[in-house]
Amino acid sequence: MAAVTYELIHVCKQTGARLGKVHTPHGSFDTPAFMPVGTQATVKGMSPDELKQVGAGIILSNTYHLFLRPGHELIREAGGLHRFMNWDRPILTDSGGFQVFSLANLRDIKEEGVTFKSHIDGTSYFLSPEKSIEIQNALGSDIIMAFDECAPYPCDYDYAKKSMEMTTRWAQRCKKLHKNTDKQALFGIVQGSMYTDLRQESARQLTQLDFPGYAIGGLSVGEPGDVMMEVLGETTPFLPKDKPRYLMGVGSPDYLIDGSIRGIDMFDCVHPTRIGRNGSVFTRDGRIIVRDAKYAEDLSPIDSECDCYVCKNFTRAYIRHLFKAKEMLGLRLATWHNLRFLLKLMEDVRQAIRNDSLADFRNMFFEKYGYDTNIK
RNA sequence: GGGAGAGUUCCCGAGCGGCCAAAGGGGGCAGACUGUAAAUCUGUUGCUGAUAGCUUCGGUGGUUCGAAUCCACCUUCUCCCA
Repeated sequence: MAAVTYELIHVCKQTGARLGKVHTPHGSFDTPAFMPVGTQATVKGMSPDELKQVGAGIILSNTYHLFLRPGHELIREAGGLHRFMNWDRPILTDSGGFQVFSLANLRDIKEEGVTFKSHIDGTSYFLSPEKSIEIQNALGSDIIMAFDECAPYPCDYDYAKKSMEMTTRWAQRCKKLHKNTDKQALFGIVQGSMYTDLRQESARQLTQLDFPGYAIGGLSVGEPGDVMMEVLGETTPFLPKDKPRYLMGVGSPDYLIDGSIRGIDMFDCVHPTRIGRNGSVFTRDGRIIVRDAKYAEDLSPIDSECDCYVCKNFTRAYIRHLFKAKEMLGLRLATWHNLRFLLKLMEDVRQAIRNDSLADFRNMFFEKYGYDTNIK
């Protein structure tokens, strides 16, 4: 029995977006889904109970970071990542592939694997497809990711092609080593930079390897939004319809909606938590920087239409005060609201798919938020 | 009463004749953030009709082509001796 299965419930007649459910050993979650990121076995600033309160159905964590600290063996001894961090819903772990990109100045890529210099103390560590799977097996996450190379942007065709082909070979090696497929599902990752033919070839090669789910990586790495959406639109049709599709690293409201329209089922992003910690919050009328002086005496909630704990109990003036005073509750409240905002957005997206009205919803949301509805 | 030292732009604090509207912090203001090296980073912070001009470095008056920087007096504060 496969660890993870995808149940397609409905396809939006207006847009083609998919309403579904992903079933895992730790329960199911509705898709399209947004997954909060908890790199170091914690979504920064949020307790597990609070994450449930905002409606998180699955969260992310990170192989590379947990490998460095506290070490996957400790987490294995603790009974796995779920027990270690006291989160009983699904967890997806990224393979460390993104760190190949984000720690570009601290690593060295070879066919065999990648040597990293720890950002903590400079020690050299080697991460390979096999090592990444070994670590993720120890962590016990429900969905584990193949170790890939997330190429930078811009990237010339030649490099993108070689990188994509190596990512496929790495995916093969991951698959070969990963045994407990009834407890953990291994997803492959489509690469190919912004080149449609490479993306399609990558999708074809990975589909042949028959993974229980497919991710699209290497997007949202600095390219213009319309380029990303174009690449996405030309990639998802080449992925199996009976498996979940995961767009990695994407999480602004417009991309969540437009990604759903292009057939994406899962998203993750540090955006809501990071901008929250840095003083920005989502509202249905657009993003605001709540620490700005103009909110000093604003006694209204962050978003008067929001149903979250923060908006029901605190004002912009108070949250701004917390930021100015460097009080940690400020970061928490902003993070809390931002997560609820995106998770509620996904609830609305799913409802709109069910009603075959996602295009209408998109127009309404974009207009109010201040996005250009004519784009795409 | 005698002696020593110090007063710098919102604050602290560098500067000790021209390259000074004045380092560096802090604070303020604004912006960025998209599989987290991020409670981080960047810009800005005397005034204006602004590739230039004007007014600032306790006060007043000098020296000098030129002073936050040198001199005189005044003033406030700190420390030491009585």
